[in-house]
Amino acid sequence: MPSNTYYNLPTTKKDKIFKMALEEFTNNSYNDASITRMVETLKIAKGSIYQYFNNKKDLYFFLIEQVSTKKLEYISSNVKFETSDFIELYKQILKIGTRFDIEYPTYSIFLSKVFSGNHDPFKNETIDSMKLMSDNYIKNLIIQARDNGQIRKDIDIELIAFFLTEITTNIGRYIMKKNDINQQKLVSNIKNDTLNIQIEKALDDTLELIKKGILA
Amino acid sequence: MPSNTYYNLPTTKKDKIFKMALEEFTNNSYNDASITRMVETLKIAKGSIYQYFNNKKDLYFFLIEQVSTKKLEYISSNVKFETSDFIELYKQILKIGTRFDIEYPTYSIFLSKVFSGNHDPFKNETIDSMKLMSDNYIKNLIIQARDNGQIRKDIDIELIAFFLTEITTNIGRYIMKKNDINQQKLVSNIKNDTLNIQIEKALDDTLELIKKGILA
DNA sequence: TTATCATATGACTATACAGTCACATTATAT
DNA sequence: ATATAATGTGACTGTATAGTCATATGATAA
Repeated sequence: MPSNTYYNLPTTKKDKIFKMALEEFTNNSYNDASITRMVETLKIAKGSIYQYFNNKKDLYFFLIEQVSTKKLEYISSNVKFETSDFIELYKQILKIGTRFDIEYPTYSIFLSKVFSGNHDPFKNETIDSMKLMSDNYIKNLIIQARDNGQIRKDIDIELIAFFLTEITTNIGRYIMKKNDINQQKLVSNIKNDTLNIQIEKALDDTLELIKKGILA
Repeated sequence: MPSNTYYNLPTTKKDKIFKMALEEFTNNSYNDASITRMVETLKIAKGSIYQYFNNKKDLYFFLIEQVSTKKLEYISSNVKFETSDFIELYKQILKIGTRFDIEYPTYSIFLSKVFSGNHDPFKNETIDSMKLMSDNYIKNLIIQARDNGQIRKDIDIELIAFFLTEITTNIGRYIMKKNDINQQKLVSNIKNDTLNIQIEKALDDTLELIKKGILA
């Protein structure tokens, strides 16, 4: 947990430190991420960081908690659970999630690295339980939809869940790459609808593939 | 490139070093992988490693080259290009690739880390061109299949390629996890057909989803 | 003004790493 | 047996890191 000293910091300084830390841990594995490099870039003393956070791990877990919360809030504040049509509901979640990925690419990349757990020295129960919760959430939606006769019953539910999440986890970054979207472009186009339409179309097509497959 | 000294080593020693190095670079990012730790475990002098390889990067690239070659050979030596049915051909490739992933999980995980390029300090042209080749190969298969009327024409070919590769890249490890397959089990079951049948079924179901989607 | 608390600092410690090199050991050839 | 070449060795160098701590600076309150 960060100290009060950190929370009492002027917002600009707090944000600068947060942003820098997130960048450092996004571009490097936990061990490669360097506090020393951070403080050099930020032009603050090394001791300061250790007044804000107990240690490197504390800072890292703070980032995870903040970024996860941000994404969850973003999604839950936008989803409207009005439909009982699974596909429509899933489309909503997918669109909002993808919009988040595109609006906050650093957050999205950071999270995917944390969850992939590739070069993470911590077996973190928080992360594991979040992963489990998210998996179960999707699985329950699918079970309901199957019971309602919306989804085929001849294929293992877990395989369908894998199939869905595999696609939807990475579609955001695929769209960004494909349409050559970067943060500059985003800022200047955020109110330009052409970009939004392209994204919308890619997501609709993706769902069409998920629904009906690739056969002619 | 490794030195002649390395190639002249007795096979057992050579293999031990190779295996250890692969493990080290699979379990750690490039920078976290430690030559010092390797030689301590291997109980050889640090200087020896530097008689076999120019430096850490040299060793790393050697691993990439060896492991990629192994997978390519494994696949190309097993695929029979007899069918003009895209789905059948793709199923073949998928099954062989998955079999490789399951038989050589370390190789598979190593490769996926290299290709994801997450915490890799090198922008390696070899890797990039391999990725491009592989992408183009799949894309060409899809284009042919679409021209033959086997695949729907209303959806962007690149999205279909993304859709296919996204699933097939990770299905191997999903199956392993789901069926709780580890290397011990594999060795004892490699001639036991029950495991093979489970794997076969999961792959068939995956292809069924790819072909026709999830709708009832 | 003075005393007290909060915050900032950067030199310093301990540790780990890649890579080097002068020397030791072993194998091969004469 | 002797000379030559190939291989093995580990102490050492330079560099980077996380984390510490005595001290300095700033703010606040009496």
